[in-house]
Amino acid sequence: MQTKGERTRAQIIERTAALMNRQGFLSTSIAAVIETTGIQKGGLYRHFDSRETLAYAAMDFAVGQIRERFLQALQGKANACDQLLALLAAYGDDDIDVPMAGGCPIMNSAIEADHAEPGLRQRAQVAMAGWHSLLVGIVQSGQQRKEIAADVDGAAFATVFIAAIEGGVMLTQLYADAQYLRAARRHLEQHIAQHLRPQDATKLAST
Amino acid sequence: MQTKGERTRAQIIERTAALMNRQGFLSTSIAAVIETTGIQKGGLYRHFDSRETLAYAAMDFAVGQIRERFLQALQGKANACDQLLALLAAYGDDDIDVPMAGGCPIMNSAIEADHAEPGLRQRAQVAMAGWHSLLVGIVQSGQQRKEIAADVDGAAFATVFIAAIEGGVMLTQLYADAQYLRAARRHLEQHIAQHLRPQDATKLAST
Amino acid sequence: MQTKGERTRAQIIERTAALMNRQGFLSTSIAAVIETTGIQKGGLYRHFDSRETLAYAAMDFAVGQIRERFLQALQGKANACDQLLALLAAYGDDDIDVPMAGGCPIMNSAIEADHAEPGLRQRAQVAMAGWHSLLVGIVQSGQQRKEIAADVDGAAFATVFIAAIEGGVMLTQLYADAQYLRAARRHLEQHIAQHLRPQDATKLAST
Amino acid sequence: MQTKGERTRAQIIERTAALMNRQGFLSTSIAAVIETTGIQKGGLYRHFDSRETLAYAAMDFAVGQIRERFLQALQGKANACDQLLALLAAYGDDDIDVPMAGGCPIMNSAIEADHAEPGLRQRAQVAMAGWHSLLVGIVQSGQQRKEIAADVDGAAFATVFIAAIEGGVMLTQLYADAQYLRAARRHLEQHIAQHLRPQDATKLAST
DNA sequence: ACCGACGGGACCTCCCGTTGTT
DNA sequence: AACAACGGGAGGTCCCGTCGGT
Repeated sequence: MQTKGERTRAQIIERTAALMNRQGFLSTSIAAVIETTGIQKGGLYRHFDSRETLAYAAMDFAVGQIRERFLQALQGKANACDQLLALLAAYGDDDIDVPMAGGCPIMNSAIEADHAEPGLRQRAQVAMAGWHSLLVGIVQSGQQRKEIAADVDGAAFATVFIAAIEGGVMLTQLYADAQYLRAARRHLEQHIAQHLRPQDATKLAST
Repeated sequence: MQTKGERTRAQIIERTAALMNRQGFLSTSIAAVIETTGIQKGGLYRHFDSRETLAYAAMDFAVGQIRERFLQALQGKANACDQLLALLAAYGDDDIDVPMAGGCPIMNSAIEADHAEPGLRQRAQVAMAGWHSLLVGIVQSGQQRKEIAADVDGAAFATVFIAAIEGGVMLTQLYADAQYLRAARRHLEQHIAQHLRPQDATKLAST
Repeated sequence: MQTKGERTRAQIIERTAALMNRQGFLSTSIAAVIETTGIQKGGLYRHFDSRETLAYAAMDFAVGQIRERFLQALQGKANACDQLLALLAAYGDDDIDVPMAGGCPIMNSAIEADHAEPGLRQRAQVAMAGWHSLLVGIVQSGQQRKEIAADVDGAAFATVFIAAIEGGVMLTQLYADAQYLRAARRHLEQHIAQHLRPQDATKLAST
Repeated sequence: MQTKGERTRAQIIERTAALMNRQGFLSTSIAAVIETTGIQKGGLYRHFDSRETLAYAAMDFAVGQIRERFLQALQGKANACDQLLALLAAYGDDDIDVPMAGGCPIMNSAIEADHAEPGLRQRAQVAMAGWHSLLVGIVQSGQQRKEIAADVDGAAFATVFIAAIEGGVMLTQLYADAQYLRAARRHLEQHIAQHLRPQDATKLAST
């Protein structure tokens, strides 16, 4: 059972996360939060010690949202390559159907926190590391199951995967045009098909 | 001959560009500009009508710096693939030897301007379009000279190129570790070697 | 029942009206308002969106104060000439006993707003029109009741009435000497007695 | 012979006087003076020690302009009443044909200087005293020449004269409508005809 | 004699966080 | 638990006056 306060707190975080992912986690003003949540200052400060605290909670929530989406995408996929493709498919084809309005919260906070904001930056590092190690884990498990070629560098692939996706998200945000993210997805899909699957070699050998 | 004011203005822009690329083009305070440039408010407002004006000038300067670096990298390269590789090589192997401290100004401003900052956003769009069309032009010229396979989609390749590089820059900024950008570079280098050069087909055919 | 905020707001307006009527409605600084009201910036901007908004509220209050004084002076006066004389008497004989310190707020704002301040100027026009039409109404009602000669031009008389009073107020302010306003009052009193009352003609005729 | 500097100085004063009479002698910014005169700050401060000094010079010039106009109006008028009527006629019937754009500089500065600006206020007092004593002198000379009734209070009449005119100027400025000043003029003209000329009594007596 | 460049201060506005109130 | 009221401070802009150049 949830108390009234807890429900209010959850609502504040949810709405603020979307707001701050667009306007910046540390640069969004309290006035904007008030306007968005409909809750006055006194109420906000009852739930959060400071604006920074709220920003961190919102950041954590946003990251959790995306992780949730990724984990759901992985449901029922046994093969490593299928898992990777499922993660790519989690980014919809339309610019509306994206995990979170305002782009990737990890990239956003990474760039916002670039100038000496230790708290936010550390959270971005942790979140990004989680994503990276998720990918590395998929590749390594796939290699153990012979679904992925043994000579693939899991860490390097994870980096390329993230980099291309994040870059594509950024371009799609910049032009409000889904084609850029789509091109990055296609590229990764082809790369997975041609350079990760060990079958290619088998096929060639069998010929 | 340059007047004293023009020299001062150029210095302000140069130092402010580096500062704002780290702290944000629109979120950097005047106080920070004063501290960095050593010029007081009165002097600054003689050269720029507003902080926004200065921010745009700094943004333009930063973009120009990078373009300059790219154009220099292209000097003496006749082959399309060599040109693409030279652009990749323009990003140094060390995190110190980068085109601009604070990451790519276009990506930074793209993300910063995401929340309704039409001026900055438009500049980011224009700058990014310039980069994109530069890549498309290289690919198309290469295709005319048979240096690049005819079936390569120039626009899609340019998008992947930019996305991977920008994503790699972001990761390298986030962790202050050049390996991420390096991984993205290597990936693109291999992709160019394996999927852009038309020789691949020849080799297979000759086998 | 009045909330605390409403009481504070009323106090701010009351004290600021007197201050601004002396220092200018638009040229009075916020610092001066703070000093006079004892309320800090944060508190002021809770009640008023901007200094301009406060200035207009103060102007309206000052005008209302004077109208109040006029309406009280008219209480119990049935005859038109008595009403006009009562209005004149509302301006005390001493320079202390004046409707508002700093002179007439309508004239002050009229002159201050002369140089393209549409908001203040419009308020001055409206307030002055109210005063003018009050006088015209008194004259016309008096003419209907045969208390004032039918050939008197009400609008012209109202203009002269206001002009002489305002000029007298200005001179009294300039020299801090009540004699100037007194001279204007005497002049109007005599003019009313000699040129407005219809009895004059009757008396002469009856002689 | 005038040096170049003296000519520049005269031009600055002339243009600034008109500007300041509209925008305020002390509240007009140097930037506005620069824009109006076309002379840069360095040039201005070569001729005037401070903005205040320039303001005083402009004020003196404006007052001098008006006095000049009055003295010209008096040319050739021997009779006191004619002189008074000539002064009234100096205020044109159109709102364009006024002694100075922006209203009477004396009244303007009187109201602007109300809040503790000793320098400007004193100048307004002196200028106004000059005008007042001019009127008193005309009345007294007229009384000596039997052109004006001996029982007229010269000082009181001068006050009423000035008050009505200034009030009329203010109203005409406020509404940009010459009718108000015209009504004040008519009133004074009738007052002069009916209450200043001694012939009235003579005529009545002779009847 | 005039212009251009700069320092420093005043001003308005916004914003954060605390405290009293309901 | 939430709101209303307020203090204090920071940020951006304007503006005055001085000084070096020309």
